[in-house]
Amino acid sequence: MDADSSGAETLSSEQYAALADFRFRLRRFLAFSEAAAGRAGLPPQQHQALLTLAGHVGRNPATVGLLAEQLLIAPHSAAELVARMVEAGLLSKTRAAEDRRRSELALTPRAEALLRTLTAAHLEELRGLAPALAEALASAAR
Amino acid sequence: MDADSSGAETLSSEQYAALADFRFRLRRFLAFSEAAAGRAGLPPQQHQALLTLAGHVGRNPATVGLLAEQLLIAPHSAAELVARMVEAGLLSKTRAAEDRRRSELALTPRAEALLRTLTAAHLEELRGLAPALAEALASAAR
DNA sequence: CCAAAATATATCGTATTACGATACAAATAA
DNA sequence: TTATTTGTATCGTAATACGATATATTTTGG
Repeated sequence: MDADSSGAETLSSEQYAALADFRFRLRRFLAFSEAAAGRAGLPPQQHQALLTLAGHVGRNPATVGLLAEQLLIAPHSAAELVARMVEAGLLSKTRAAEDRRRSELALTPRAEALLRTLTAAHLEELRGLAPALAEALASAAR
Repeated sequence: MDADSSGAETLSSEQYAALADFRFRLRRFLAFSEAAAGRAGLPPQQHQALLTLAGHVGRNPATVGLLAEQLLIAPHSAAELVARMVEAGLLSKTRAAEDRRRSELALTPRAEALLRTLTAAHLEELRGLAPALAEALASAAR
């Protein structure tokens, strides 16, 4: 059997360092994102919700359940998030005609404007970070 | 002046979709990570703290301040995190001889074992996710 | 060298937010 | 139709980083 079939894998300190570096860069990107959202007056998760809805491509309109699926949160957590966002004037919620359990979600004009600015800033930031981030990823996954 | 110097940038729905896709993949990796840490009995932030300390390469030992810097949290939040981890038997904390304000941190054997397993799982997962993640990144940053 | 400033860590109350447990309504299956 | 599944919603709770603040130690300016 292998030297390493015991579950006690041998890892070099370079491997720890590579993974730590990748996570650090990820953290910095996420921190940039949260700060940018914050400057726009949005909690990070609300920003992600807007991006998810705007980036949703299917023919059928977005719902609370879709948001839960994409944000990896429980449906009832998505319902709470949506409630906060409707309250804040970022989303409109309409009962779907053909299935009245569903709530169809749409960005308000204000949300669209906020997201446009935020997304532009994110794409620009990503263009700057992408090379190093990709390198760190490749290095860790090597 | 340009068509786009107003601050109201024009963004295609493909751009929103690309950024949303990148964030979704990031989210899934982070969810994997949190779940793996959870199975090992670690809150995600404690896992990141261990990885940061293990991945720290400098000659000088790691301190609370270093952890704050790398985790992008306030020093006093790092102090709280470290207190919880010492309490949980994951870290040892020693007053530095040459500067008695500093606390030098070290993983306990138990923490080292947990981190070894977690890191191996993460590196393997990353190897699987890296191609699609890199592609999504490139696509968004394009 | 000494007072003042800077650095490193620590404590406590608070706010945010996702979750568990639970509920109800609407649609679909048996 | 009754039972089950699906979609959304409510409420109390837990976890954790923060703000404000504090203490100890080291460094610096005069």
